Amino acid sequence: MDRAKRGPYAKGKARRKEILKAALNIVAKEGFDQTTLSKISKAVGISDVAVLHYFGTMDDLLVEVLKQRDTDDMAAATSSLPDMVSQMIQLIAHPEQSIKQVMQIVRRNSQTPGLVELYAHMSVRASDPTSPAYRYFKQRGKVERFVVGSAAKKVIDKEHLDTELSPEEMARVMQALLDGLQIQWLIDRDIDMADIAEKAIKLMWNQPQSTNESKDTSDEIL
Amino acid sequence: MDRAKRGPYAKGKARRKEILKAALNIVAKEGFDQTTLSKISKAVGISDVAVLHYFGTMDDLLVEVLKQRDTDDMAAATSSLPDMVSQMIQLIAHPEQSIKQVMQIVRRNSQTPGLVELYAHMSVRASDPTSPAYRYFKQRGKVERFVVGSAAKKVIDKEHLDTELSPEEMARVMQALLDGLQIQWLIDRDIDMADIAEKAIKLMWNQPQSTNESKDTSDEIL
DNA sequence: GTCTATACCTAGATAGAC
DNA sequence: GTCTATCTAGGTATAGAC
Repeated sequence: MDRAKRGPYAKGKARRKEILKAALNIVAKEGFDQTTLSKISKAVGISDVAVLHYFGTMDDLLVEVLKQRDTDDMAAATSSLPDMVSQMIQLIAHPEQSIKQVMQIVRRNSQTPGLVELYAHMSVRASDPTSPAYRYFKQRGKVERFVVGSAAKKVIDKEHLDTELSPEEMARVMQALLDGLQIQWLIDRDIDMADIAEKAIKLMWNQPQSTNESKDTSDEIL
Repeated sequence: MDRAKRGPYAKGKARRKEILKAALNIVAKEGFDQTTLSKISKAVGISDVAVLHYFGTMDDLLVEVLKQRDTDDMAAATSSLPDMVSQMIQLIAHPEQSIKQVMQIVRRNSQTPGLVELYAHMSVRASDPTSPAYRYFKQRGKVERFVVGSAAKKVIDKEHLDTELSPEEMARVMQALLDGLQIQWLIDRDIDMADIAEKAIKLMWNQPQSTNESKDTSDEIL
């Protein structure tokens, strides 16, 4: 039975990376609308078909670009920590830091509007359950709700937060807020997404408690 | 000088309405992805070019569909009030009602996922300042922030809300929340957008005040 | 060195806006 | 009908496991 799969050759692996990099650069520099398969192919110096050989469809390629950005974001936000798992443990243990890191990522992302455009377009394409975007956002949403939800749970307990929102729902609210503000920012580049988001979270999480007459400011989340 | 603009003939006006209705129906019944210019043309029994004669481009037509939905939503939400201006005055005077009405619209919209898909797609296309979607969302955003912002201002004053968010920013937060939840709902039809949104708003607006020891429940916004 | 999965191509089908 | 975009059909050349 020598018909076993051989896997990509070294050359192929390098090409894949090269294509991904080219695609990310084009999206970042020229924006979503200006990004076409042919442009990417030409940037790499191969045919459209060759690109599709590696990624299947254009949308699959674009989703891989998003995954690449996630990796880059993570790396930039938590450069000190060695691996994904340690990062998650860290985030769950210190909710206030996880929020700060998310804000840092938001600020970082506003340096590359093209990639935010890509994210926005794909998030909407994800409404088609047969799309690669659907699989990506379904998975990404689960992970995000787990991480942010854990942080939210900590805050709810610690601050005795008076809310009917479950931690999972709280995480949904956070994500909705950020995604919605990103769309507004793409239309109105003047607004400061991270600033508005921070103030909104503060309003939700740093509630003055009716039971406490005075409050230690070091308790504040942000 | 008989070259003055004559405006559309009665027949043309009727056609325009017919096209709009057909487009809205197809989007509503078949979803955004399944909506093509040809399908709309065929439904009306005319050519693609004839449709474009009335609307210029496909995107212009789709924006008109969104405007139509806004009109329908408004009519359904405030059927008792005669005109748009009275409605706005009413909304600004009674912020708690304006929130309830928005929630009612959200619930109503979840009956037609296709139109929510259209809204989501167009809101992302609006990142291109040359698109018809850009003009629509820019304008819509302004109106919405004026109305919701006025309601927010009332709440901030009445509840002595301790926030750094301006009424306008508060309105942005509301819109972001709703838009973001809509995207999540398109991916996960199981979630109850309106319910989560209501709870989040409650958390922001019905803060127990540290200065008031007891609180009259009739003061609650929701 | 043989063999076959992998890399990449040319041509053209298809579909949608206009 | 024309243009632009993605994607399929079906091929040749080559890398690299054995």
